[in-house]
Amino acid sequence: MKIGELAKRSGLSAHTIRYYEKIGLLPGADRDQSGHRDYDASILIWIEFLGRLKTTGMPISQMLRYAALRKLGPESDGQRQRLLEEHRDVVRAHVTELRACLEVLDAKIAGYASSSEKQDGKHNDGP
Amino acid sequence: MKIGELAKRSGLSAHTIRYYEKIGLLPGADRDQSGHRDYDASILIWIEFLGRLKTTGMPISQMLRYAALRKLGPESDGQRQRLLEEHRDVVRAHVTELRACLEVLDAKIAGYASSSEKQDGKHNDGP
DNA sequence: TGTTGACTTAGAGTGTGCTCGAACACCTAA
DNA sequence: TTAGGTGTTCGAGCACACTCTAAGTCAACA
Repeated sequence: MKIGELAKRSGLSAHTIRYYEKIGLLPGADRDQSGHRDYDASILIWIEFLGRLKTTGMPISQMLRYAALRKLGPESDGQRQRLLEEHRDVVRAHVTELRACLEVLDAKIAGYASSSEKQDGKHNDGP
Repeated sequence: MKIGELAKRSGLSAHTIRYYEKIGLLPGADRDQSGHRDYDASILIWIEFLGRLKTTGMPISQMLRYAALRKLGPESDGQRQRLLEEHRDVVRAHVTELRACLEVLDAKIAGYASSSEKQDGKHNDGP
């Protein structure tokens, strides 16, 4: 698969795929006879996993650490496990924070809703 | 309260407070006789709310829209309500996404844990 | 055979959200 | 009265994660 198709299938742009390769997030791709990158479909699994890490707010620097450990093979399993566990804890904490924020938002929205419903001219002076 | 104390109490830096004022996220502060900003404690409530919006990933551009509506007074209640409702939906969707990612992370971590526990030399070749 | 379209590289540019520096003003305590 | 601490403005600089440009190569098709 060439970079254009991988772009389509992964949702990343070809530019981004080259950028990820340049910084080490994606392994250097095989090349065909004309020097074009030629990808194996298995790269999609890795890209999808990177997407999960990205969605959960992991910075590229940390993804790079994970990618580097992966290159070391099974010896680095323990370190990778720890890295993911730490990240999971961060994500869990973030979800908890978001839920608290959602409650604040709900309350705020309810305030707007009730003041419009009652049409009592009560000002909503808070934030 | 001067900017330094507000910085301490809000958790923002004085630089950031001036920046927020410059872009319109904070109202222009009153000044004391020597031209220094002099804040009322009520600003802390607004800053805290901005923090919630920020935590939930709202871009500054959208916070500015909300801040601008707020300046219009109660006439804009409906628009502010809609803005917050839309944002709430985005945040809810994001939480759902994060929970799906957490499941993937958990599965991955469990994979590492089981392969180290069994010491079966089984490689973890996935992402 | 020429043109189209996808690819290549290196490097510059962009958007977001701060963060810092320089140079100066002002109050307070020693 | 002088030193320190806190404040002021304006503008530059930075970190992150892309995103785009320019100039060129290559294979396939009309």
